[in-house]
Amino acid sequence: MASAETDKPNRSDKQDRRYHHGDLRHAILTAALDVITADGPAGLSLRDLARRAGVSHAAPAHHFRDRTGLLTAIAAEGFALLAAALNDASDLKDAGGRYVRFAREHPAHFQVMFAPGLLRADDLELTTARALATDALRTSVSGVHAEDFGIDSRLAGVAAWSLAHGFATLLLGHNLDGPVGDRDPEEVFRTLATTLFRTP
Amino acid sequence: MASAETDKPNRSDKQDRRYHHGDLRHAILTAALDVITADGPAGLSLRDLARRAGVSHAAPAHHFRDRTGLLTAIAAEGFALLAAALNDASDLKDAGGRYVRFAREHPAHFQVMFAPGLLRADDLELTTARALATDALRTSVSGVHAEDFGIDSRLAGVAAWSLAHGFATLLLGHNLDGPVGDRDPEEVFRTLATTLFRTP
DNA sequence: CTCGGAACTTGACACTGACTAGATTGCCTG
DNA sequence: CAGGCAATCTAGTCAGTGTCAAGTTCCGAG
Repeated sequence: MASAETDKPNRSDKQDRRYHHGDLRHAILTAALDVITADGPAGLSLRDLARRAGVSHAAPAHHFRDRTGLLTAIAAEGFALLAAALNDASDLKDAGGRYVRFAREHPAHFQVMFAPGLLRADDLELTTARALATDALRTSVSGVHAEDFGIDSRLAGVAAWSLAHGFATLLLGHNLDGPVGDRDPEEVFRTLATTLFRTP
Repeated sequence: MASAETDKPNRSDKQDRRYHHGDLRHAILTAALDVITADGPAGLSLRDLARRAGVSHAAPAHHFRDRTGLLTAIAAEGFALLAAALNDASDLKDAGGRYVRFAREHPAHFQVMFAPGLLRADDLELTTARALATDALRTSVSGVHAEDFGIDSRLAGVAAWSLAHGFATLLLGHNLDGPVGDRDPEEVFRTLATTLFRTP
């Protein structure tokens, strides 16, 4: 009850609720990631995030226009993180391993990044971040000598991306719990990639 | 104004609105598939589906308990369709091709099937249908001589499933529009699968 | 014929996203 | 050291949604 020092007594039902949260944008982003990791993007509610941050229900809208805006920001951040993770990959299977690791370390980002229906497709920050990540992917693939496989290099890239993306997606959906068991998923993936992408 | 023959005048604001729709469950399912195909599962509203069927807002709940129930039913139907599509696949790359074709022909089902956060995981109909599809997948993979690749057959199955699933997912998300161009995606996939899964 | 249960309606409640106007704050300029 | 201004946050409102409980209509078995 006895509030020690009501520096500004606008409302102290939460311990130190100042008018300006300080870093609301960041607080909401991380809270959103928690919720998405637990319940998926469907369970996300701006009002709930506001409550968690101890802030009024309309406050989030000032940082992210809408729900779609919030998810778009998360996706953009995800693509930036992915690009960074892929940046200095040594070779193809290393890049794939990093892709899988990224999905495991940032499951919320990963889900949102590939849920186009939830995003504002024409958002500038999003499209540039995505382009950056795509570039990183492309350079990772450029090391593979596609002619060894009898297909052009773009198709080799599609194959590699499909393999990594499918593995990561199925993994996050707990569809590989049986086969992978308690081995390190990233290691399992490297084995697969090495086997499939060895030169004939 | 002059309603021709008010066979049962409960309400004739729609031409022939009878009290019993006749096949509401089916009508709602197909309408839901349309909506999901267009806007994704996020854009799905039970009330909207009810309106489309010309039925009161709470009617859908009688056939599918809730929104989750509806999506679960769609997922179960999807796994059954997938199992049927995979049933008489001749070999591995044929199965993969069928997997990709299934995703293209039933995009709504495919999306919902792999969105665990939206489904009732313990639903009986769903789990049995999924088991059926998993079996069909497993038998498709059993033809590959895994020892040729130096990995055990379960891992070969994981590799094949990952490749097909990743390709299908990226395709539906329009992430492969560039590389695939206007070629038949299914054919492109068969090329990839043949290349990666050839015996050394 | 009737009567029981299935199919659907009606009404209500709590919750959500979105929008608006206004209050508060802290910083930056002069 | 003011004082103003823009960013930040509050408060109130509206339409739309899922879900529940209680009615109404209809069909078909007995």
